[in-house]
Amino acid sequence: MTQNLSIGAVARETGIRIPTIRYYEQIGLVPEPPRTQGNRRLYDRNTIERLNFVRRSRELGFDIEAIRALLSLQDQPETSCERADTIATERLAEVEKRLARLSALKKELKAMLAECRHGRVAQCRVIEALAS
Amino acid sequence: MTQNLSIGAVARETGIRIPTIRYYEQIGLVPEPPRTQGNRRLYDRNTIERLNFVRRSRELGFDIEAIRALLSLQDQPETSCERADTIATERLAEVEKRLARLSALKKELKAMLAECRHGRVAQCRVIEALAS
DNA sequence: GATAAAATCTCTAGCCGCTATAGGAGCAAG
DNA sequence: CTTGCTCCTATAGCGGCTAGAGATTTTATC
Repeated sequence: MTQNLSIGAVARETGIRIPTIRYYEQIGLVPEPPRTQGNRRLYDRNTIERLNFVRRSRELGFDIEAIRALLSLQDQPETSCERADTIATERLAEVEKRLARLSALKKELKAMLAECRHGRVAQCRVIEALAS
Repeated sequence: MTQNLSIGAVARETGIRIPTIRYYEQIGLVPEPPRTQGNRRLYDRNTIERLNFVRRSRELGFDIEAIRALLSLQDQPETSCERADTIATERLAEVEKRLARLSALKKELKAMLAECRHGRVAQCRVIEALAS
């Protein structure tokens, strides 16, 4: 179970950069691993899975505090998963908000660009739209 | 033309916070305004319009460097607007990329949540999806 | 004119989630 | 034994602000 991987091996396996792994340790997302005599970190499977959990959560855009909460839920498997549901639902709401905002932006940018006649700046609709 | 507004008045009119206005001055997006005898900034219409330009550009998600470029184009009305077009087109591409990413996220979050049976964490699909 | 309150000033530090750099030490292969 | 790779700590920087401290100036009220 304790495969004793170096931080570099963990980085390759999880897709998380070495300094980021150390950063996650520093902020307490993952535990401080034991060290070799030469002071190098030695990771076991548990920490790698934890790091993968963090990576996937980050990919879904959860912020560190949310991930901290999700991890602590994972550590208490007998509690209700209501809290996890709430966190994910909140994230979904954020994503939907940003989606709405971004598609409005897209529309505006497209409109701006569609009107550009590629002449001089003086008549440029892009600049004009921003200045208006 | 020189209406001599205080920074507070400018903030109210442009919707940009006072520290942000000073920040924009510091990074050279807007010129250093003249001061009163008591060292307070005095703004004219030109700077207000420039600030509005900045605000609208930020709302569309242009970063400061892009805005710097757009402003300098605006200052040279006789040049070609090709560069402005390019900047806006690049921004549009970014927006479309993020839109795609966000809708993928939305899908994943929804799928995760749809499977949640609201039981204990041990069986929670949300946690499981992140851990898998 | 005194004084209280509001607005503004400068300067510095903090936010998030990393990333980069410097300067060193450990370790495996030739 | 040396070369070159990995790893260590510590600190600073990114973008785009925001918050706070502590001083000064202006405005409003008496």
